[in-house]
Amino acid sequence: MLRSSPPIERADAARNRAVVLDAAAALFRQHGVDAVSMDAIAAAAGVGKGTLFRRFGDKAGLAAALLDEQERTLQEAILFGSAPLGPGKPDDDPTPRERLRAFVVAYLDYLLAHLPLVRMSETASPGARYRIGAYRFWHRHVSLLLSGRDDPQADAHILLAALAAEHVHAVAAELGHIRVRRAMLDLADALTA
Amino acid sequence: MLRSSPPIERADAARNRAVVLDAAAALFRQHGVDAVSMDAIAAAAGVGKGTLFRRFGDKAGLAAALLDEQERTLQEAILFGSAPLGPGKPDDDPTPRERLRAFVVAYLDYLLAHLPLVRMSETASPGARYRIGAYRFWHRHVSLLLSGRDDPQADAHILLAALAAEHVHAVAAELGHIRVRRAMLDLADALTA
DNA sequence: CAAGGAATCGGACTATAGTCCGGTTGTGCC
DNA sequence: GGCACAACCGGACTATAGTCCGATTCCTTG
Repeated sequence: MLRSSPPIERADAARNRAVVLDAAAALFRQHGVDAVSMDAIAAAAGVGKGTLFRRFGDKAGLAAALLDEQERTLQEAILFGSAPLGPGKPDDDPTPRERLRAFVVAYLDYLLAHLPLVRMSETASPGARYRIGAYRFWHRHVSLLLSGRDDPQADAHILLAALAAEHVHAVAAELGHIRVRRAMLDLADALTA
Repeated sequence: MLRSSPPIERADAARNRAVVLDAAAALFRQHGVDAVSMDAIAAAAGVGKGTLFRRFGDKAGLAAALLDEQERTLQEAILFGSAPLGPGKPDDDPTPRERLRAFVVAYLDYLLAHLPLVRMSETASPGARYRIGAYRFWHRHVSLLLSGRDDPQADAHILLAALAAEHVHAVAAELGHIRVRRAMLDLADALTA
């Protein structure tokens, strides 16, 4: 198979990336995300620390890389999937309120299923959450659904603030995720009144 | 002046606390909160690191101690001050909506005036924000104002999520604090509909 | 005022995130 | 197939948060 002139990634780099991600996933499963150091991951993967940080930037980047696949799945369901999460077909397009409610439920499912990892990707370095591309995606989507309001962008930020991993982690521990979900759905309704 | 039998704090401890807080405030003003290490503060104050961490727990605790006075001022204005921020007198008691709007404005003023310090106190260690007593105070106050809703506690957490230093920092940088304030007031109205 | 005990002090120590750069390895071109 | 160069590798290095415990200082009691 022919390759175009600038091959995206060298063979050894690709191999190492896979090895590192596997090792990190195994260690995280076994000991918990917070208890695993970058040194431990490098050692388990059989690579140097420099390799780790060059490929993934920092611990948040490593967590984001591990989440990448699941995140894309959700994003594609939003862009191209069936209603109410996706846009639906011409003859049964869901209302913004229905889509926003579906987004809240789907995002909370995703978040709660991978809470330690998402939390790490958002809090490892200050401001990490707002820099990564995923946040931009969620914000754009919610903004579009809120286009009937005075300031859809500001309102979207507010809704996403309540979906921050740190926040959901703390509040769900106190109230349980059922009350968190119900309150978020109330908010979605209030914003699409 | 006579002292009661267990004197709250030893003389040297009190002296050191004051010296440390002064040194920290000066260094923060001069170099910015993020650029000052705990070692530097200890050296400037002329005390050892152990003293710093024993008295203040961690960097978040030190930031919280520096904010303490301003925080208490705001809390007292809420509890005992005049309407609409405070409860007001029997003949002119403000509505919950008016009080919530006043709280949002007052809290944003406080937050924006001390953003780096509050941000440090909330993000230095994961979950720090939800452990400190101040959060409990704000949450209790907002919960009471939202007592007309299905789940005032959950709703109060949502409103406070949008007032997290990290979030306001990122969003205000993008949209400006005027739009942040307006959107927060809209939310306060929506929750007291 | 002296002594005993408890709270405090402080700096050496550990753990961990993230940086740097000389050496190595893979890739495209001749 | 070999060569030149860029990309990559890895471990030693730095910086910083936070811990620990022997030495010191303060307060109380007789």
